Amino acid sequence: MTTMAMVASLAGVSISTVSHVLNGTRHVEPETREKVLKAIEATSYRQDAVARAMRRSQTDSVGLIVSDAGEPAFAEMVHGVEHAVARLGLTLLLANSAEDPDREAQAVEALLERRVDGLILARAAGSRQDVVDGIQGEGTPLVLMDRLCGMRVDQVGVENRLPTIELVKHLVDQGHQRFVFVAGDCRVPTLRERRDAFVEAMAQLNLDASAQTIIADVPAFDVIDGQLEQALDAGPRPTALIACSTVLAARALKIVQNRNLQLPTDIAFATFDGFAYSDLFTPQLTTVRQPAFEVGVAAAELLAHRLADKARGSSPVRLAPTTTRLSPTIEYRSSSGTTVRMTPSNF
Amino acid sequence: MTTMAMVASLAGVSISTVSHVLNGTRHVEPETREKVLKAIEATSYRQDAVARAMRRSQTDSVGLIVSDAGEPAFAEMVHGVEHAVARLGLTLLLANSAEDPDREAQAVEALLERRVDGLILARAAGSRQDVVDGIQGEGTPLVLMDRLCGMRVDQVGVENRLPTIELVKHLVDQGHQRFVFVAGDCRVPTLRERRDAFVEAMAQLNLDASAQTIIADVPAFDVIDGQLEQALDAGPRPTALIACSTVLAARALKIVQNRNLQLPTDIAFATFDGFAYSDLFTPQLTTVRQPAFEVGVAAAELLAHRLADKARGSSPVRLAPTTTRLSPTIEYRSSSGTTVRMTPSNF
DNA sequence: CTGAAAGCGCTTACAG
DNA sequence: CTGAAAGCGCTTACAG
Repeated sequence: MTTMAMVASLAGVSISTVSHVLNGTRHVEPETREKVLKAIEATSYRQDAVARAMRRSQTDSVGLIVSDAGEPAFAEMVHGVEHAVARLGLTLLLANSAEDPDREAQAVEALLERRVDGLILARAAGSRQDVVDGIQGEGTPLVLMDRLCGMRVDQVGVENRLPTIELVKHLVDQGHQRFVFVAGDCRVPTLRERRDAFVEAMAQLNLDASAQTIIADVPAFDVIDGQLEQALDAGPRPTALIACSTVLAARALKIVQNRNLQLPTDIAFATFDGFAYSDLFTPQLTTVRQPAFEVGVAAAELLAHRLADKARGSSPVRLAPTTTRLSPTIEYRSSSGTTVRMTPSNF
Repeated sequence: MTTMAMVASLAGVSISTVSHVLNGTRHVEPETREKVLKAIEATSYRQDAVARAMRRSQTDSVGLIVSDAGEPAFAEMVHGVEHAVARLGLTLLLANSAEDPDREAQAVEALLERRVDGLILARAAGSRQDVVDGIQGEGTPLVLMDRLCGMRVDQVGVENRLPTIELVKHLVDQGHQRFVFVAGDCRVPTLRERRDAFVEAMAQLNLDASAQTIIADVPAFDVIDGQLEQALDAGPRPTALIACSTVLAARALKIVQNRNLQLPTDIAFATFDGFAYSDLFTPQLTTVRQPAFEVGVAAAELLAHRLADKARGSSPVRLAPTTTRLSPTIEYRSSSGTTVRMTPSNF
């Protein structure tokens, strides 16, 4: 491996000069710069970003920890972060906590050891409060992604309250009064927000709360399945089902299929997040579509913004943390009623 | 930020000793190690991986460049690589070439500057030959993933020939003689291999090659669409359609739908790679399912193996490059005929 | 059993 | 306009 010293000696200049032509950081006579460039070419020199990072105490890299790399929505967010980060000339270090707080803590630790300039974090379901404090205490800029919280942190996610209420109204307009609302693990903020919005919608619309089945705060999928099956089999059957994530929708659809219930005649159906290429398949599912790629892009850009502020070091006052929520689009399709309309709403 | 020097002075020992207790690299008296540990705790010291990497000329990181982060199959592979790499105690640097050879070259350059210990590369469609040579010339261990080639390199991908032939036989068994085979951009090795296998199958089965429509070597999706529409509308219509990737399948299905053709009665349908949660939807699609996650895991493990060999530095002879092909599973479903069977085959 | 010191490959004041 | 030198935070022979 060739070093700057080798380039310098070949070009007959000092290593300061080589460094300066490489980084364009001070004027160098065209003639000498030419010699340096030639020497770089001849030795096929490549700058050592590790040594550079060490000297500058800046790695030009950001860490991203997602809670569930298997979920298509998170894959899209990773894609968005990668896209934005590359455009900004930064490198992305990727880790996956697999919804495990311990692995999350380890990943944070590993990335901080690697001295990433900043961190984007989609927190695991049982994520410990103190990981956020720890990162901030370190002075490393942090952006929370998708899994938001009430703390004073920069965060980027989606709007959940308004779309949920709109979705419920849509179903009530179709005459539905009895819902099963499958929220799953409400330690996940996104799911909790959707559940809360559902409860709020019930109140707003003067619907009988006791007639609703809300499956929430349940950790294991098979328990959720059981509760859903029971809700569908017992008493007066609910006429509308809302699933709060892609996985939940998939499991719910399977259960519905097993019972030979037709959508939307036997039961109306809507889901959050939804499936890829969903317009190709029957039944067409009404979906609250999350702009996942854009969430990733926005998270990366917000982080980059903080990094720039920090590097400039101008403002003595800490900037106030920002919470950004992007708006989902509700794709109305046949699974939630006979009227098929398709209006992106603005929240 | 606290450094080893600060820990050392607080503990009243040398920095060598601190380093050695941290890395367990030589015996330290229990009593002194206790003091060191206490000092580390008190200062909440965190090792600086950048400085460590620089000194050791080893970063304990690997770079991954995928050609199309939007494709679900690649998202799965990324997931697999991340999983394996984390288990091995390495960090993953992720980049996306977006099927653009220039961006691919830039990404390689950026990762080599960062001194990754090794590189996993799913090459872009028009990938230049010399990127592989360049990396190998550098002495950086390299594993090609999914997009394989004929060079002497370590590579991990999927078996394409045998499954393709088996799929075609299955369709011929159902009585099909006229195919449209949508291969797309055959600069992509995976697609080219599937196309070649189709041609081979035609010969093996003594089918009239001139009765087949092969859409291949076409760069733009709209041109592919046009050729497919023409094939479906003109002359005696093909009775079976095979799409070589998820995107191609999605576009083909749309065209089929637009013409109100029913699967499998009007035309039989099968696809490679396929859709997530595909068992939930009608029509159920016969799919040659790629073990994408496992491909990622295998690529990472092969790379780790090479890194270990290199670190040991034992063998004076270079180990011969390995090509691993994992076997897809063919999911036979109703879209390719009335007989629904579901047999994972072994190739 | 432990410490002093060289050195990894850069950047960046400091001099001239 | 350019160079000599300090130093970023570690690891690792080398001594004792």
